[in-house]
Amino acid sequence: MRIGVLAKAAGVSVPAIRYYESIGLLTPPARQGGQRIYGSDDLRALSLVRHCRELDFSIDETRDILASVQRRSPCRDTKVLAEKHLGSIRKKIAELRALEATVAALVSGCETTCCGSAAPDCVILQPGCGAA
Amino acid sequence: MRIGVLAKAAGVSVPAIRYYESIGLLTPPARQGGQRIYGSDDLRALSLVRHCRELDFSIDETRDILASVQRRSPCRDTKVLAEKHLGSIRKKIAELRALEATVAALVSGCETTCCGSAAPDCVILQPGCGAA
DNA sequence: CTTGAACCTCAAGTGGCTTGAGGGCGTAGC
DNA sequence: GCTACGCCCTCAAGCCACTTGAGGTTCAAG
Repeated sequence: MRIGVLAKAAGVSVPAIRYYESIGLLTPPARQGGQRIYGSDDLRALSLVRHCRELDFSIDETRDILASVQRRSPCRDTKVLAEKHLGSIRKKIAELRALEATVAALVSGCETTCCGSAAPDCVILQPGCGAA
Repeated sequence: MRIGVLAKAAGVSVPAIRYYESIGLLTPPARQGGQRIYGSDDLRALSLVRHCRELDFSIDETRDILASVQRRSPCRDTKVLAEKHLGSIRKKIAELRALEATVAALVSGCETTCCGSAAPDCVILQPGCGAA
């Protein structure tokens, strides 16, 4: 199949496929008249890449996962990566929740303090209120 | 004061200050012998920039906030921006929580299904399990 | 034979800086 | 006066994971 067909089948953009090839994530396929021709193995690999990217693994992690699959020892390696990844997702959630609380407090502070009254400066802009 | 002093006072790196100037976020200060010399207004502006960045406003939003402050109508404009920002923070939290649930399910599925038994393929790698 | 879609490569843009190379300014000690 | 050192300067490239655009080629249909 040609690159457009592969792209639709895997749910990935055509430039993204060429990008993955350029960084060595996907192996370059055969060519016919200069055009890339892919097989079902390529579709499987690309689908796995898409799956990993949807789970928000980085390109490097995705590369490791592909390598594990090719070594036929995917499970243990992948679970370690997934657990580590889960940790960083949870860390980011915690950070964003702290940020959410800060900004929400500033907005409600603005409503009760400066927007509602004749206060001089908006609390949202006070330095030190919400240092992350 | 020179750039290094300003940087320490505001808690921002020296290259970041030069970057902010280069993109027109901060106005270029006077020079002495080619070196930038800042005053207390510059410190206030830069501190506000840092505050906005810590609240995770984008550079463009920060630019708008600075402009509002200079128009002396900061409060209403800023509250609107902050509310919008709060919405996007909450949206991102929701996305990350969905992702967390997906990855957590895959990890525990791996533990009970493939790592614990002699299953052929790791569930983490099954396409379609965790499409975002 | 021509049209048009799909393909090709290469370069630049996104955001928000950081890092590095290669050189200038200012002050203190000798 | 000279040197050493720290701070300053500009400009360019790097990070991530692509997207977008320009300009040209190949392929299938009419």
